[in-house]
Amino acid sequence: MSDPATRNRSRATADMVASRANVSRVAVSRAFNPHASIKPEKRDLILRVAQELNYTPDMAARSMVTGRSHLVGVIVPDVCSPWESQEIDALTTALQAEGFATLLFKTRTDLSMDETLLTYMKGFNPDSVIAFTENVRPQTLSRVLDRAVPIYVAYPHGEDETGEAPGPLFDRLNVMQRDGIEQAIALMQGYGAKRFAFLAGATHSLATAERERMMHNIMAERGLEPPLRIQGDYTYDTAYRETLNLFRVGEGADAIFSANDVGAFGVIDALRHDLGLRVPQDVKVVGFDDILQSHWKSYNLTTVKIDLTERVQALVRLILRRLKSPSSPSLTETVSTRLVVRGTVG
Amino acid sequence: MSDPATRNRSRATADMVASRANVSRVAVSRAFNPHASIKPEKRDLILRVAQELNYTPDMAARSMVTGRSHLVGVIVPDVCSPWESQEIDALTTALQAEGFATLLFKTRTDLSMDETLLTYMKGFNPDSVIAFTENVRPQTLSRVLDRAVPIYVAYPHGEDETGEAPGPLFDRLNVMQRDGIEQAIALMQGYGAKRFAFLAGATHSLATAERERMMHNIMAERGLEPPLRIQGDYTYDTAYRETLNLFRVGEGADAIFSANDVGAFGVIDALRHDLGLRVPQDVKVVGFDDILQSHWKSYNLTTVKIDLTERVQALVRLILRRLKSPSSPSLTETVSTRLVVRGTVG
DNA sequence: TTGTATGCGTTATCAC
DNA sequence: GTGATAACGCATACAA
Repeated sequence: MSDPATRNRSRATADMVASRANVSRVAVSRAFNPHASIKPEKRDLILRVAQELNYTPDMAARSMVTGRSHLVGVIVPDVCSPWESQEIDALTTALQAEGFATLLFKTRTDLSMDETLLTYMKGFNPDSVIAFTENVRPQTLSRVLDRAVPIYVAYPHGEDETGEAPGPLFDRLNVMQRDGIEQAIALMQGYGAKRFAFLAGATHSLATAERERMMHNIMAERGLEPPLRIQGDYTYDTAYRETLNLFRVGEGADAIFSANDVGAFGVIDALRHDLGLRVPQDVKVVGFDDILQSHWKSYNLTTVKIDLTERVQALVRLILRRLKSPSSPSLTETVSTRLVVRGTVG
Repeated sequence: MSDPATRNRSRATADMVASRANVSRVAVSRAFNPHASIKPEKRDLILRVAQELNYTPDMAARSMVTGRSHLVGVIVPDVCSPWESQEIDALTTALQAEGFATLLFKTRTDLSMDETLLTYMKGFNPDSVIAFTENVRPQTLSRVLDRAVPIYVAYPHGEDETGEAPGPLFDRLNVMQRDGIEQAIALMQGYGAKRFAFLAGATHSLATAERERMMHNIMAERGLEPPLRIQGDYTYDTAYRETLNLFRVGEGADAIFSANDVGAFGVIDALRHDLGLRVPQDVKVVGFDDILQSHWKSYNLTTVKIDLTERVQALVRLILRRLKSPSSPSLTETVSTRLVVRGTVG
């Protein structure tokens, strides 16, 4: 019977498999360890008996002796956000392929990294931790999670990979944003944009700060006036509202660069459905991320793409390398960005 | 130093805290267990020393003796899908508040539930499992995960809560879809729709099958012709392509009911941007789920809402109740649906 | 290749 | 209220 009330709630143990297969407890352990030396026929027998008994090695017990939990902690402020959900999806797939399970934690959406959360997380002994929350300092992460390897997704100021203030103390993934941003500005400029605006993301986000800084630099190099600034928070609703503001009480713009794609959608909808303006004829719009929704016909957004596959592979590479050699100096991976041209500039 | 190479990689243990605070190891354990009896001052001392040493109880060791891992497995076919990502987000938040961590697993996107995955998952000893993959039989789930409590999200055929074939053997969440679907059809009919079409979701999805069956019943009751059928897979691209098909080589329709919101977006974009038809004047469209994107101005979708908060609370209630009394008969929770009227019918 | 003995970090049991 | 001891399930060092 499989009724919850009568179901057998005791797990099969290695000992049970051992006695049923007439082998020692250790043999069972070896049968499940690919690197252990055991006679093939014996392993087959044990594996067969194990399957009969529905036995699986207990990861908790295993982790106590090996020191590896096969758990990777992932900290996100908001799973709903398309970009993050796509990254979680790809990451989970890649980690699963390497034998790791994803341990998901949510921080408060105001992005304030909670030390309580880190402490709580530490109890699960993750082999590694990936923090999407951009306002947590790597120092904070590694102070609490002493056994795990925090991986810090950084957005370096220039093209110099090691130019960050914290120095090369942490494993990190650098996202080179300059190329994509320069291409975006060049395209808008090439189509005659004169008055630029930047729709910023959440207040404390490092990514949006860096995108803004870089936009200023590039525009200065090209002899363009500094862009107007719209304070957003990466959400559609705020982007929509602030765009109305910009055109109703502000001076408007003829080119808007949003710190993320979802914000660009809000901008486009406000322009088209409320302000009666045409995109791209009256106002050009460029986003950032290239989420799955960006090719939807209602938006067909021109956007700066961060290659998700490349990015996730780099993250997994960092994790595996660090686990293989825990004492090697800090590792760095780099991913690039580039403009994907669709229909919102032209 | 916090350099990866020099960082202290050994965790503080209860013994270390004990000797530093001049108490026994057991006292440390009690200090971290709210229900244990220990002198308040002693607990405070231990907690202070623990914080100094950056000590956190090891969940793996704890789970070995208590039998509780404080892990809840969540199986999804696709984290990117807006509905699923919203549910994962809400679920993780709710579980975290109750002291559980979310263990995320992905099945292949063809929805075939892999027994290998379940076996792998079992190794982590989750206290409970929530399966979003709709084609996995609860029997399969509980056969492999003998210690966990699978929670099955069911879509009962009628309004009879216990009418499902497997009988009341599993904890389950019933989603009552009839109300919302009936309201949707009534609204479209009220605005003069004559030729209905149903855009189905993935082939083996129970949810879409049930939605379709119910739509047939309700339309028959109302003296309407059975709807045309479009085979989709819950994605935007397929919905877009199949809508073009329906109108170019097929006979078209003046009301389309999509099994999910994302599919409805594809329908709307195909109608407006490729077929030159107006929504809602020429074709009425209704979706299912009420995801965050449905209120975006480009779609402004009329849709059948499943209350996410209600649904997640029900799931967490099921988990907690089952954990509290493992031997009680199977539990059932019910959530309802209702139509949210926006701009795509009228 | 195989088996024996030991330890991982914690909580439950039972004395006091 | 407190402390000693025995488990939990597994992998490793070591001896055979």
